[in-house]
Formats: sequence, structure tokens, C-alpha cells
Amino acid sequence: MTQETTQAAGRPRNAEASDALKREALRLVREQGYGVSIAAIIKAAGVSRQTLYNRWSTKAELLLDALFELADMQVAIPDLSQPGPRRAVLTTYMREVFHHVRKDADLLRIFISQAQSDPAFRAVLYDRFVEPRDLIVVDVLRDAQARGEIAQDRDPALISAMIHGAFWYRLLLDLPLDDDFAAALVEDAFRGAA
Amino acid sequence: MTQETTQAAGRPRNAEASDALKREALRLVREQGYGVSIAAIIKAAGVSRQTLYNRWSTKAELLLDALFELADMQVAIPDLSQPGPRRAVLTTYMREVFHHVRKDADLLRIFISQAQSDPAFRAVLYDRFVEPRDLIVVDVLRDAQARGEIAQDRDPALISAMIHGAFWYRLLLDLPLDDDFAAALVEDAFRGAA
Amino acid sequence: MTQETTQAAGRPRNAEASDALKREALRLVREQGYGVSIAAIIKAAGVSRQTLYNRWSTKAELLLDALFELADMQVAIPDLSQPGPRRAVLTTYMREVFHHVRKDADLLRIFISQAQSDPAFRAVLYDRFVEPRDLIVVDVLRDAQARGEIAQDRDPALISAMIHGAFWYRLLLDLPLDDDFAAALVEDAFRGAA
Amino acid sequence: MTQETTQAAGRPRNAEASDALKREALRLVREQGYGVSIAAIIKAAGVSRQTLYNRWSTKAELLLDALFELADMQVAIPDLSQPGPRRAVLTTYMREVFHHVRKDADLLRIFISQAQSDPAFRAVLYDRFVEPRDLIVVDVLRDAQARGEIAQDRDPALISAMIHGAFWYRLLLDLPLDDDFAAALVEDAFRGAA
DNA sequence: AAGTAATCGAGACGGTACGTCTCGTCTTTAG
DNA sequence: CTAAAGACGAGACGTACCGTCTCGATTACTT
Repeated sequence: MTQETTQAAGRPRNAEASDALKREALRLVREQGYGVSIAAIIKAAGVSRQTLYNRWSTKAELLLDALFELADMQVAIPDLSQPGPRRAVLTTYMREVFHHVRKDADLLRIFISQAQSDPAFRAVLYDRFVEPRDLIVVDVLRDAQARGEIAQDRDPALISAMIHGAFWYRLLLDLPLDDDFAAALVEDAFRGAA
Repeated sequence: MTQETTQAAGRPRNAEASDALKREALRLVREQGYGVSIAAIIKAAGVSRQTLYNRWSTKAELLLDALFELADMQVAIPDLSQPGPRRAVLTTYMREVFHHVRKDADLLRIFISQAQSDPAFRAVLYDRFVEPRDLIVVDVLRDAQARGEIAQDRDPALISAMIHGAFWYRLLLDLPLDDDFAAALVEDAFRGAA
Repeated sequence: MTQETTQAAGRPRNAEASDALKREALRLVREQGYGVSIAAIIKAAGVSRQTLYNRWSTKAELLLDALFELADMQVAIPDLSQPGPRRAVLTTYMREVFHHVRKDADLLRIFISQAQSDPAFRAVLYDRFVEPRDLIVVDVLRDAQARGEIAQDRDPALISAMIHGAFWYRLLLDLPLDDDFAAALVEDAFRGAA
Repeated sequence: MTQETTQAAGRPRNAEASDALKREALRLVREQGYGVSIAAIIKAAGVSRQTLYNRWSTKAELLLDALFELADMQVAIPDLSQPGPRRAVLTTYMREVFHHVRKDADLLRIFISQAQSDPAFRAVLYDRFVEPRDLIVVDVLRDAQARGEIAQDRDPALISAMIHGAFWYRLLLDLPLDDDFAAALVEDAFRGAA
């Protein structure tokens, strides 16, 4: 017997309105920057002003939803059940992350920026973007440690912070995030290993 | 005959107006964030709107001037002519940096944030804040390398990026920047050394 | 065989909904003026928005129904079959009218006000409020003329307009509508009579 | 020595902006009714939204200024130093009043309407429109009384209220305000006189 | 008993207007 | 020429209503 979500009273929300808002918001911000007016977004989405405010209370929250739902931000989680050196696994993973981030570097910068003046936004960004990526890298590093690829006395969380930090540092300074940089980061993180 | 700056025609600029603007701008941004209106700043400074625009063309430029002139952001440059392990020198330096940053963490976050939507601002921030600090750390790391404290094949610039990146990462995520973290960063950067 | 309204198909209308709407609409307009939102009315009546629109197409129509059904606006028609001076009859009648109007002066002002921007509303207000009262006064004045209490060459319709006009004038200017004013009006209308 | 208004500090208000606002507001309300949006008025006047709000806080106040300044509402005050019957003087005056009112009957209706929900507006309307006209008629009636054209025991203020009331009554009911009605009103007011 | 149809509460929808806010420029008098 | 003051055009903001529409549920009459 399938569990079914109870239908709330009243006219149900139009899912297409939400989709159109996310789609157009993302498009307009990519084209014109974060400064696009809400009026422009709702006009492009063919939706009323209140409909937007029924769903999100700020432009930032709408964009956050849009980014993670529509933008191709999802990166395959490394499969640690496979054999082979974790150094290569992490290099591949970081290159893929960099690849996706390069596509929406402006948007990400805007989000990190926005998070600075909006604690709620920062929390969401942390939960949905920062922490998942941090945990993946920490997992790979722990596995590498268990396999003897990294010294036992090092702290995987610290290494992950340095890797992601360097990534943020270059992102926020608008410096290139290329494959070589990804590889160099991982090389240095695994240095001194067997 | 003494060389004298040529006196421009008309009423001379009031230096106190500039000082008041910088002082009040910094204070208000610390209290209320970057979003304070220009009207609030000129009102606090007791200055007319045009007077501000006569001197700076944006709020960001005013604040940059204010930051480097009024905020206590200067850290002593490590003296590499002295003997002793560079690991300790770097640890001391990073602790001092963290100490100063903690005092104005909000302000710094606001500046990094603002730099994301303002390339000119980012360039100035890079030239006057990021790069000088990066060069100091790179210099210390190079010296440590010359002294055999760090392996020859490592890239000081990359290590500096990881250290500063981890620092930014925690700053922007509002995670603590304490002495232990400063020490741990340097420890890991020097790990595996003789 | 009793005549019976044909029962329409479907669920019958809930009479209590209409009553609640009229009652609450009148109450809220008395308290807050004509500007009360429809949302406030339906909320107070515990009724859905569509239910109101099923019965009335504007707030004004709802209120007109409410006014004549619920507000105590009915005044006894003078009995001209009785002997005695018509001057006294009219004085009594006008005093009674003033008495009722004083109770709902705000409401009446609101209705006259609303009628100015709504011709349909004005027509209904005229048919159901203005004209009946005008006819009563004209009838009394004609009877007085027949009895020689008023000169034959005067126009009862004009006198009625002057009496009711003076009444409106004071009502709309928020000047007092007391018994003395009612008496003075009738005195002047009858002045110079035998 | 001519008294001169002290020039306030700052950029002076642009008188043309005020004029354009009054002119266009009056024109649009005459064309489309009181419901015209503020946006339409400022657009027609070529003026910013704030400029309107710098001068008036509501559409009604703007229109009140506009009406008495731009609309041809001024009626010549009867010259009581001239000889001749006051009955004729008052008839001429009332005909002229009716003539002017007919041109802006809609606007006047709107103002009386607006005054019902806005005590401040009502006060201004009373001071600038109602009372001056009332005083003129009372003056003429008193003079007529002194000349024996009207009985001594009648109350000029009451007669004025009946005349103006009948005028309002017909105005608000959208009944014709023609010359005959003006004459009939005055005739009845002077009835029974020598 | 099943089907049909209008009603009900709830609330989302597109749309319009509102009054406030901020921006950077402009226009005045005074120094 | 600069200062203080403040008006200006421009336009975004979030809120409030409007009258319509869309649900599931309810309540009668008609088969």
C-alpha cells in the first residue's frame, strides 16, 4: 500500500510557477548578475509578485533553491568500495568539482557573498553545499589513512579545510580553478606518503 | 623659497569632513553591515551628500580607505634575519594575524563579500590586503625551505594558498579562528620535515 | 397547493452565511469605515471568499442589503387621516428621522460618499432611501397646503428639497442634527402661513 | 521696503513640478475619475513619485489644491454697496455658482465624498469652499433683512443652510443644477416679503 | 444506492497600486 | 571652488487588495 501525501486544503500551488521562477531567476542572474530586480524575474517567469513571496522570502533563497536544483552542481560521490589509490580518486573528484564550479563561479561567489550578511542563508549554504563536500573529502582522506596512503597522525578534517579553503580562496579572488591546481592540491595533501 | 602645494582657487576642502566620513562609515558598517545607506553615513558625519561624492565615487571606495587607515589591520612582518626555526616564526605570525582578524571579522567578511560583486574593489582588496600577507608567508616558507625545514619539492605559494584559504574558509563560515587552529595549520604545513 | 420555489440542483446555499456576511460587514464598516477589506469581512463571517461573490458582486451591494435589512432605518409614516396641524406632524416626523440618522450618521455618510463614485449604488440608495423619505414629506406638505397651512403658490417638492438638503448639508459637514434644528427647519418652511 | 520670504537652504522646490502635478491630476481625474493611479499622475506630470509626496501626502490634498487654484471656481462677491433689490443680487449669484459647479460637478462630488472618510480633508473643504460661500449668502440675506426684503424674525443662517443644502442635495443625487432651480430657491427664500 | 450538480472552506493565482527607500545628480545660498 | 542643504528623476522594494480559479469535501435532488 503506497503512502500518499495528504492534499492540503485550498488550491494547490502550481509547481510550474516554482520551476519557472527558479529557471528564470538563474538565467537572469547569470546574464545580468545578482542585481536583477524581482520585477524582472517574475515578469520573465510569467508569475505574480505574491506568488514568488508565497514561496521564498528573499531573492537569495530563491536562487539557492534554483542553484542546487537546476544548476548541474551534483558531483558523483567517489566509490570507496573499489580498489586503487585514493590519491587518484581524490584528484578525479576535485577536478570534477572544479569543473562544475567553473560553470557557475559567479553565482557561487554571489552566494558566499550573500551568506556573509545573512546568517540563515549561510546555514543553508553550509548544509547544502559546504558540509556535503567536506564530508566526502574527509571520507576519502580517512580511507586513504586506513590504507596507509596518508600518515596516521594527520587530521583529515584539517586537510579537507586546507583543500577547500584553497579552492575558496582562488574562487573568491577570481583566480583560475583548473585541473592542474586540483592535482597540485591533492599531491601536496598526500605528500610524504608511501 | 619653500615649495608649496599650489592653492586651488575657491574654498579649500575641509579635511575633517573626510575624517568624519571614514570614521562614521566604518563605525556604521561595523554596527549595521554594509547595507547602511549613504544618507546615514553623511548624517552621522554631519556632512553633505555632495561632499562625499566629491571625494569618493562609491561607498566601497570610502570604506576601503577607512579600513586601511583607521582599522588596526597591520601585523608585524617576521624578521627572517634572526636565527631559530621558521615553524615557530610562522606560528607566531599566524596567531597574530588571527588575533587582529578576530577583532574585525565582520568587517573583513563584509569586504570579501563586497569584492565579489565589485571587481575594482576586489583588485584593491587584493593589492592592499591579500597579496602583502601572501608574500610574507611565502617568504617565510621559502626561508624555511632554504634552511631544510620544508622539503625542496614543495611549492611555497601552494602552501600559502592552503593556509590562507583555510583561514578564509573558517572566517567566511563563521567558524572559530583560534590559536590552536593557527598552530595546527602551520604544523601540518611543516609536517614530514626534518 | 402551495407555491414552492423550485429547488435548484446541487447543494443549497447556506442562509446563515448571508446573514453573517451582512451582520459582520455592517459591524466592520461602522467600526472602521467603508475601507475595510473584503478579506476582513469574510474572515469575521467565517465564510469563504467565493461564498461572498456567489451572492454579491461588490462590497457596496452587500452593504446596501445589510443596511436596509439590519440597520434600524425605518421611520413611522405620518398618519394624515388624523386631524391637527401638519406643522406639528412634520416636526415630529423630522425629529424622528434625525433621531434614527444620528445613530448611524457615519454609516449614512459612508453610503452617500460611496454613491458618488458608483452610479448603480446611487440609484439604489435613491430608490430605497432618498425617494421614500422625500415622498413622505411632500405628501405632508401637500396636505398642509390643502388645509391652508402653507401658501398655495409654493412648491412642496422644492420645500422638501430644502428641508432634506439642509439635513444632508449638516450631516455631511458633521454638524449637529438635533431636535431644535428639526423644529427650526419646519418652522421656516411653514412661516408666513395663516 | 518690500518684505521678502527668506530663501530656505538647499535646492528650492521646482514650482513647475507642482503646477504640472496639479494640472495633470485635475485633467486625469476629470477624464477618468478619482480612481486614477498616482503613477499615472506623476507620469503625466513628468515628475518623480517622491516629488509628489514631498508636497502632498494624499491624492485628495493634491486635488484640493488643484481645484481651487486651477479650476475656475471663483465667483464674484456680490457688491452690497450698490442699490437695487437683494433678491435679484442673490439670484444672479446663485446662478453663477451653479454655472461653475456644473463644470466640475464630478470633482466636487468626489471631494464631498472624500471628506466623509477624512476629517482633515473635511475641515479644509469647509474652510475653503463651504464657509466662504455660506458667509456670502448670509451677508446678502442680512442686508435684505435690513432693507425689509425679508422678515426680521427669520434666521439668515438657516435660510443659507436650506439654499446650500438643496444645492448639495441635487448635486449629490446627480440631479440638474440649472438656472431655474437657482431662481426658484431664491424666490422661495424671499417669499412673503414686501 | 449511485449519479449529478451546486455549494462550501481554503487558499493560490495574475494583477495593480501603494507609500517608502535609496541612489547619484542637480540647484540653490553662503563662505 | 567648496560647503551644507535638500529637491530631483529614477526605480526597486515588500505589502495589501482585488476578483478569479482550483482543489477536496459536503449536501441536496434525480435517477
